[in-house]
Amino acid sequence: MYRSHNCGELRSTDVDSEVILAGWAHKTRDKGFVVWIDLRDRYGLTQLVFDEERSSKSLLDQARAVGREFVLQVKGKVTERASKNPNIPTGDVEILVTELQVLNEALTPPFTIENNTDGGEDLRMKYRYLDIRRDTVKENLIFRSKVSMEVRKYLSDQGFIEIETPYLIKSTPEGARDFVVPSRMNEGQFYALPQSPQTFKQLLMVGGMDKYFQIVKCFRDEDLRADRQPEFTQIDCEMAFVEQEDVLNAFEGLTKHLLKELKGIEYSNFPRMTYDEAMEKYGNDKPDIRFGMEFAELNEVAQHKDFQVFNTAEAVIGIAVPGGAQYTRKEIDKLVDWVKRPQVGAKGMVYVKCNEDGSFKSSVDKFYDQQDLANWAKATRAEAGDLICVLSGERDASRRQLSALRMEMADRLGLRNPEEFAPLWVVDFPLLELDEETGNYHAMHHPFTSPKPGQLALLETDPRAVRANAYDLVLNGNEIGGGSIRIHDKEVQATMFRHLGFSPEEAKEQFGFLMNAFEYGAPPHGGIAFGLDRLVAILGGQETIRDFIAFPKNNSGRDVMIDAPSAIDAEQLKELNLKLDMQS
RNA sequence: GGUCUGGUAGUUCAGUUGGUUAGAAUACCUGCCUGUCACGCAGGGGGUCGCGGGUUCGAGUCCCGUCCAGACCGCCA
Repeated sequence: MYRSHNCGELRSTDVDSEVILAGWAHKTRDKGFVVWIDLRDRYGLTQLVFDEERSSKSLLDQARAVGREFVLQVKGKVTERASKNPNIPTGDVEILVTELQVLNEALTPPFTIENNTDGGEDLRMKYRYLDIRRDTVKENLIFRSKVSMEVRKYLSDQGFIEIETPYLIKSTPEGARDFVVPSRMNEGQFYALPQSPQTFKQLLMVGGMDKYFQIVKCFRDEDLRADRQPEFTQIDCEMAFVEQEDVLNAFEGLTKHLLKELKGIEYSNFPRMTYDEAMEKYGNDKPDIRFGMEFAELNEVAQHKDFQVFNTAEAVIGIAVPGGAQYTRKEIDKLVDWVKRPQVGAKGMVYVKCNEDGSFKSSVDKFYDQQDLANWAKATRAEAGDLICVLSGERDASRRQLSALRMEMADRLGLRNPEEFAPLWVVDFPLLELDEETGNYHAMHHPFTSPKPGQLALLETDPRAVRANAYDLVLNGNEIGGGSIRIHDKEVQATMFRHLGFSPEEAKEQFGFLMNAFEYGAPPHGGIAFGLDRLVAILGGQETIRDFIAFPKNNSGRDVMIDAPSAIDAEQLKELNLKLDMQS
């Protein structure tokens, strides 16, 4: 037997018990006459004690030779501490060790195994197995497991069945880049790893499995971000014989269950907002509604004066930043520089200070009198002490820029409390999106998304105006889930493919299997997929998903621990009938 | 593909207008310490300043290139 107890469970009620513990030597404190070792495992810390009175000389020497992170097994007696430590659950007791065995020695770790480690990101990733010993990462992984378990519990109780779909599938040009896998048995041909199990879950609906879910890895070969990994996990769900309302209710239920079980927060109904409204009020299809600063379009009150910048702009949009009037000229100049950075891309910013005495001081006083500025204040709902920030130009671009400013100001003002949760359904997304480069339309969600009832004809005349039965669940400014009611009619699906620029032959070549299935009685169906990594990180109150993934990739898509990706040897290439062309 | 920031001791960082032998904290090693728990005290070892080139009497510091890391834009149906 390696252990009778774990390192987190012994209390003063266990005093005098003979126990066996095993774990890692977290820290040694050698006080001369007495040596303490904190023994650590997943469950906690327990203090081991060796002293000159009660321990043999050889045992004491043995204890002194223990280095950080040695793996130890000890036998001993639980004793009451002479001086207790109220900071840890096991702080009332310690183990008077009678036998110490070093199960394994360890090199000195390159960083400290503590909550506030001295290790940088890079190093922690290289030695991720040491990083995982730290409470913070460990707790995140345990939290993730709890979320997964609650998802399975809830959906299973609701009659959903978890079904695995294949990872080696067919590459399609729509959407993100595929990761591809060469097939040895099929010379010159490749599998693709799924970007999502989308078509398979639809085929499961045709197969009659009317409530499906799967916690599943998905793969996209695109550039990474703090909240984006090349392989990530989705909670993928699909239901048959449902309308949008049914899907929203079902998964609002799941989200409420998670918020209740994991955060102890009970929610009434989630608010809903159309895509158009979200863009108008927040310039963003995933607005963070934990705080205000809603947009106000100022065209009416700001145009037709002598300020040409505004007069020639498609849109003039402002927000009121709470308490911003006290910013100095220098601070505001820095803000203007911030919005002019290439990442934001505004050409400039007009501001209005709403002074406490009711007067206004703006950067465009030359063109606007106090009454004009009062109108701006009214439109943006600015109060005395606020700073109105106004951007102008092409409408979509201005909205995007002002949205970035809104988020930045909220961050600076501390309005994004990670322990506050503001869910929001965004509905009625556009069906299609224009690709600026090619001039082609592509599906905003995916090509299987159905248009709103009665809008099919509009597809011919004004494709951009068509709205879809598509919805996102937004939490604190993050898209945590998205889905749609799918097309189940083969004629409609064929029309969609045509508008997406697929010839009938191409559509058949790439999605023939789905079109065929639709010939055999496809039920009306729809679903949703949640990004588990992101959901877990947000529920855990953090922005970056990497510490909720046991072995994440770095910014360049590399696993620095195992050093992947890597070259493969000539023999493997030959077997796969592949030749590398590294010229370019 | 692009923008920005960074790379100096095992680690996290400081390093002034270019100027003597590159510092701090922590970790590590040695010794001391009668109750520690961020233990304390004394001492010690530890540096290709990412790499390559250039400017200069002299480069951690300035310039060019390059690699690596991070954040973001593009991209992510």
